[in-house]
Amino acid sequence: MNKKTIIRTLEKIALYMELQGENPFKVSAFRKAAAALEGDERSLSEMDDVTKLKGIGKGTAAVIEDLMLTGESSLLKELEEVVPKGLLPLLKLPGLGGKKIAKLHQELGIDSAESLKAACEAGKVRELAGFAVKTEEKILKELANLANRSERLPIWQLEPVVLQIEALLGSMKEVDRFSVAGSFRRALETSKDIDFIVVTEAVEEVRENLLNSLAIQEVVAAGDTKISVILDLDEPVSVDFRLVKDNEYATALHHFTGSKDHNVRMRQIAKARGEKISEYGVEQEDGTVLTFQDEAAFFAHFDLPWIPPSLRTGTAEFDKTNIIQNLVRLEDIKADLHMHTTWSDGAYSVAEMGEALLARGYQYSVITDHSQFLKVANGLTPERLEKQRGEIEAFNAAHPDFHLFKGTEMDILPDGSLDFEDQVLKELDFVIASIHSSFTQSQDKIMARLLTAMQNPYVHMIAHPTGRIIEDRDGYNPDMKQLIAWAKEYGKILELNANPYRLDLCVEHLEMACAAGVPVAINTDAHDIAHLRFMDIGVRYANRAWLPKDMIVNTWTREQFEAFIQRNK
DNA sequence: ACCGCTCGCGGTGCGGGCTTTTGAGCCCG
Repeated sequence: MNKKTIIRTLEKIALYMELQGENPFKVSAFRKAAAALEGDERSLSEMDDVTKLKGIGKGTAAVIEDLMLTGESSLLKELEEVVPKGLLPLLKLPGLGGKKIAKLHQELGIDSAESLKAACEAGKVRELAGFAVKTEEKILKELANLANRSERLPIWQLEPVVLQIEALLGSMKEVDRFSVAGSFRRALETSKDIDFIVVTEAVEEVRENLLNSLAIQEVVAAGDTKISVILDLDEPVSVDFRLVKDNEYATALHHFTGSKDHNVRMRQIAKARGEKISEYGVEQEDGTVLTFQDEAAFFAHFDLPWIPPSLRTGTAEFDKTNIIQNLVRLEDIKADLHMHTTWSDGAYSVAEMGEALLARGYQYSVITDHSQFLKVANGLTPERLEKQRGEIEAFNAAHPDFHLFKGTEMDILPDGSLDFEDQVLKELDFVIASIHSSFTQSQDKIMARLLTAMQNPYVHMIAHPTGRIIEDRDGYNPDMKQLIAWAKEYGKILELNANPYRLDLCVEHLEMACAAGVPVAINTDAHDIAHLRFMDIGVRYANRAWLPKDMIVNTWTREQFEAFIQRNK
C-alpha cells in the first residue's frame, strides 16, 4: 500500500462525508490528515507511529491501519454504499455545497445530475426549506453549463487577455490605478479566473465602460464594488473587477492576490497583535481602520519586507524574509539570451530586435536563430549564419553602449549528433543546444542526446530542457536529476524559458538546479518584439523557486557574462 | 475528527460579501 493511495483515500472519505452533510470540521479533519501525510517527506515504513503527526489522531490512524492491513478502507466502503457516486459532480455546481446536496438526496432521493434536473423541472426543489424558485432556476442553468464548463485555464491563454484588459483600463481616464491580482499575479501555471483591482471614484462610468468595451458572453454580477463577467473567447474566461477607493487599494490588492493560505497567515499575525486584516484595511483594537499607500507599506506595518506575489504560498515567505532581497526582480535583468529574427522564424530583423532590446534598457543580448535541421523554421546553414554575422556587427558598430552577441539555437538531432560542426560553433559567442524532434524516444536515448550536447565544449546552455507545453504535452521526460548533475559537471547553463507556453524548467526543477548550484538563464525565446515582455513572467516564475539573483546569468554585467562564455576558448 | 488545555470540553489558522433562505450556506482570496 503506497502513501499516495492512502492520501487519496483520506481525501475521498472527506468528499463523501461532505456529500452526506457531515460536520464540516470532521470533513476537514480527514483532509488535514491527508495533508499531514503529504507534507511529511518520509515513507510510511519510516514512520513508526502516524499519530505522532499533527492532524492524525485515533480515527484517521485507524483508516490508515485498515488500508495497510487489508488494502481497503471499511469506512470508505460504508460511505460508498450510502452515498451515490452521481452526487460527486454536483459539488462542482456553484451554489451547491455538501449540506444542500445532502438535503436534496435525503428529501428528494436525488442521486445524479439527471435526477436533479428532473426534480428542478418538476418544481420539486423549490418546495424544500432553504431552496426557492431562483435557486431552482440557477441549478438548471448551471447544470446546462456543467458539461462544457472549463476547469483551470493555462497561463498562456490568460496572458493575452490580461494584456488587453490592462490596455483598456489604462486608457480609461476615470481609472486612477489598477493591477491584476489572483493566481495570475502569483505566476501559477493555471488559473480559474482573472482578478483585477481598480481604483476609481466614478463607479458607474467605469462599470458601463467595461461592460461596453469587453466581448462579454455573460454578466455574472455588476454591482458597485464587484463586476464579474465571462468573456466570449475561444474558451470562456471569467474575469472579476473589484472597484475600490484609492486608500483601500493596497489591502484589496493584497487580499485578492492571495494565496488563501498566505492571507490566513497574515491574519493570524495581525490577530496576535490585536489587529484585524480585511480587504478594506487593518482594523485596530479601538476600531479605527488603517489603510496604506501600497503593498510595501502594508507589509512594513507588520515588520515584513514586501513579499513578491509568487512567494505568497503561506509557507516559507514568513520564515525566509532575510533572503527575499536576494531574489531577482525585473529591473535586475540586463540581457535576453534566446531570440529569433527574420533569418529563421522570427518576425523582426536583427536591427529591429536590437532596438527593442535597447528600449528595454538591456546592456547586451544574444541573437540565436535556429540551425539548419529545423527546415520548418527556416533554420540557418553555416553559410547563412556567416552572412548574419555582418548584420549583427553593423548593429554593434552603431550602438557602442550595447552589444549583441552572435549565437545559435542548435538542434540536438534524433540520432544524438549536433546540427553544427565544432568549427562552426567555435566562431559563435554563445551556443544554445535544444531538442525539437523525436520527443517519444526512450529516456535513455533522450539522455544520450543531451549528454552529447553537455560534453561539447562549445555549448553554453540547454534551452527548454524538458520540452513541456503547459496543459498540453509533457515533453520528452529527461532524467532531471542526472541532467542537473551534468550541467554542474560540464559547467552548462540551464534555461528557464519564460514563454508562457513553456515555463521550462518548472518550479520543482528550478529548485533542484538551485540546490545543485547550476546557473539558470531566464529567456523569452522571442519570435516577435512583443514577446520580449515575457521576461516579466519568467522573473515572477523564478521567484516561486526562490532562485537567488546571482545564479541568474542574465542579471550579470556584460563583463561577467563575457568571462563566463569565453572560458572554453 | 483532532487538538489543547487539563482529562471532558470548546474551538477548529481569517474575514467579508452575496444570495435570497432576511439565516445559513456558499464563495472569494
